[in-house]
Amino acid sequence: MSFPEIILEWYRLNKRDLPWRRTKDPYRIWVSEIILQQTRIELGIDYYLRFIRKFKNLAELAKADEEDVLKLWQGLGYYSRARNMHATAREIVSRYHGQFPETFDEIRKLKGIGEYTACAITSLAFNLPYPVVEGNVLRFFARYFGFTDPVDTGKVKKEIYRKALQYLDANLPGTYNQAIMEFGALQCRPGNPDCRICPLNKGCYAFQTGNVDKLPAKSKVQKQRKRYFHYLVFIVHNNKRKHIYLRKRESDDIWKNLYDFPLIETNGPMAQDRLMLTNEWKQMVEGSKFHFRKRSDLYKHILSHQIILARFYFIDISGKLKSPFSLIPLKDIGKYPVPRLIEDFLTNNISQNE
DNA sequence: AAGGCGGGGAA
DNA sequence: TTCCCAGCCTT
Repeated sequence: MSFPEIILEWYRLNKRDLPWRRTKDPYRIWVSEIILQQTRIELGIDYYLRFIRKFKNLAELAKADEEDVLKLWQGLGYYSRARNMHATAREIVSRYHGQFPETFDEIRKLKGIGEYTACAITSLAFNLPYPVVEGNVLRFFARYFGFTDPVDTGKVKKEIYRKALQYLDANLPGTYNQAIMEFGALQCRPGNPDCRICPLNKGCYAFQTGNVDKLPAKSKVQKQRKRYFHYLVFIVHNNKRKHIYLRKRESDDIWKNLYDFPLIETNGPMAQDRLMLTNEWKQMVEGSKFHFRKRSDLYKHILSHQIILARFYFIDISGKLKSPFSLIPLKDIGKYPVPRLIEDFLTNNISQNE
């Protein structure tokens, strides 16, 4: 049997029952592919089910507010995916009358859809012969065919794309693509794969040369940067209900278009007395009466490229803060999309029915 | 080509 | 701790 036949047979016996494998609806395929970018299947399943339950089709997504899309995305990370999906839904409504485009070139041009996702949608939804090349496929090809150069370069990715196209089963591109990704995820997994039971170990470069744990090679070493966040949690008591100030993060930074609190960021750790002497602090509370109540412990929030060291300052205030901040009833805070860090803080410190 | 963009789970 | 996940966009 040829290698694609072995993969297909392995897939028939070992595939998981995943919700997006039960549909040919390009909208649902698209949603699943975006959610799964840099995201584990097990984590993505619940988000996918909730997403298609709330936005049942492309038209519903297009007419939703971006904020509601982000709220559904909360906790999943890489929020540009949600922003781009929402924008793309509207683009498809206006440019394609709400009909999902069916050619590779049209799909590839859509915001948030790169080379991999365009291949995935065209093959899975429309059964067109485009090979998927993502993490699983790169790993499998690097090991099986012995691509020893780093796979996170354009050069090797192109070589593997060519190889993938060569072996693609043009009769069953959708099934074949699913199969090879599933094989990479389950059999040719990143750590400690069980090569003894692998149906392809005979022809596998890495297995035969004892390099399974060295492939695929990676070149990029991403380093983390430390950031120091001082969140000012202004509570307003002069109404019947407590209110709180939020800010929408609109700059090109982490968590774009999500909400957090008025923030002072410093280059290093800073004690409270020094913080209250900074210009940022003075401008923030200028013209209002405030009373510092307490300070939270240090929160260490780890992203793949940043380490956020955050502290929350509880401050009672009367009078108004200036415009970039919006005053909202504390009981409504759950409606706003917030980063995981803020979500964690809220569950620890704020009871929603105050 | 390189860097930014989240968060979680497994070893 | 380290790795890496059905990647994409901007510079």
